[in-house]
Amino acid sequence: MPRPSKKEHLVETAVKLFGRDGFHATGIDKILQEAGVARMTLYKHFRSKDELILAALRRRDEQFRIWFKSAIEKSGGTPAERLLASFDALDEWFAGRAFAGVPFTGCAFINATAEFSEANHPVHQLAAEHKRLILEYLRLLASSAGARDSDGLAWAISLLHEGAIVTAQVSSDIHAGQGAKKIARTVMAEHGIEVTTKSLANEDAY
Amino acid sequence: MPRPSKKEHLVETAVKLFGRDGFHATGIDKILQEAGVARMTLYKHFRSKDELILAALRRRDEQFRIWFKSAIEKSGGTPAERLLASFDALDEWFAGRAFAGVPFTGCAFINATAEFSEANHPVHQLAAEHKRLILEYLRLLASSAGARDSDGLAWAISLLHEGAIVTAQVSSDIHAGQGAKKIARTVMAEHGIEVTTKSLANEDAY
DNA sequence: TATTAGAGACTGAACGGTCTATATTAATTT
DNA sequence: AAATTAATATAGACCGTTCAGTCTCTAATA
Repeated sequence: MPRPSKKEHLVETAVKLFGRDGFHATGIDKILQEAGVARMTLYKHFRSKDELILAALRRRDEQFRIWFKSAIEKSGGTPAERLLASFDALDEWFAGRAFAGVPFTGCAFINATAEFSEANHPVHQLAAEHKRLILEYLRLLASSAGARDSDGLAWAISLLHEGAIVTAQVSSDIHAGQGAKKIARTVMAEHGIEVTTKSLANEDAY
Repeated sequence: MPRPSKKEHLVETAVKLFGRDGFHATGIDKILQEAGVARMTLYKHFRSKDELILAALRRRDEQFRIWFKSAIEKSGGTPAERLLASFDALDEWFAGRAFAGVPFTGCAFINATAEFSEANHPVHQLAAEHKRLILEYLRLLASSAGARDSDGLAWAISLLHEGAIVTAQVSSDIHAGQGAKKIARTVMAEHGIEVTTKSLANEDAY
């Protein structure tokens, strides 16, 4: 059991290659070669390619949610401002500044459902769970921001996220997050949350 | 050259299988078998699998845009109402009622960019073009609806579409369109377009 | 009779997955 | 502490299958 765990490195490499080239187009051999790991090492840790895919997506879920939350929280504003800051985080991601040296290739979980369309496939379900976890976080922010209908607001913000991600991906629009942010501001106002552009206001939202 | 063109049937079958199982996961053999067509017939009409993919996506683009526009226009309202009706059309699609007997498996073009992430790959570019064409149509509606910033409104509606599509796909949310529609109403109001729920109003938008 | 279209065998490469032989490590025994 | 044994991780050859794509031979049409 070497210190820089081979298993970990394998999963990390899988995340990168699956993200870049897709799941079906990425062969076991390519991952093995890129990771500098032997075949049996993979099958010692994973039953099949599908299980490696699942492991890679679990790793990605963890990695992404940690980054996303920290990117939002380092903005340091009120919960309402953080909801808006989430769109700035997206643009950082789109520009390739979120995950060191790894260009933006869309959301791994949206991409996963594209390749595994059956809703009860484990991969598809994992993707749905990832989105659910993010929605939960947004719900917390919306609630803290004092939204009347925090479920509805969180759902709306989430939908705007998805829209921005897909627009950035398909149409190479690096600034889709800023466009979505403007819409988010309008939606938040509708939910009784006004955020002035340069604000220290809304302190009563706490 | 038989009357029910083999080439046409091949492309139609490809659209179906690529849509259901993805591009890389769908082998030539499966398409051939499903279409009841011989190998050489395919390579008589297409240089490679990639060209069949492109042909299938072109067919899908045509098919989808025709359906989408007609679904919107048969709602028969004002341009502003049609912008909103687009979300009802999406929900019809999500529920599997748009394309006879073919269950919803997400947008073929979003799915395509998931498998072909390189922005200058012909498949990716075709997907971008498809989105551009839909955006153009929305721009026309937004303009007819009397939007102050028709470009901005069309872009926002498009982003809401993408968000609804992805939410329906990943989270099996058949009613994502209705949620997006509510947001659209708010955004339209912000653009100076009010549409009452049961309206024959806004006739001056013409 | 000339031309074209179709069926199926065939190709080399790549697929996911297995097997075995060899290092490497850890534990046990002197 | 050293030597030996036991256990495990690794490398790379190997398996049958499937991949995209080609070739040839036959059947149908003009």
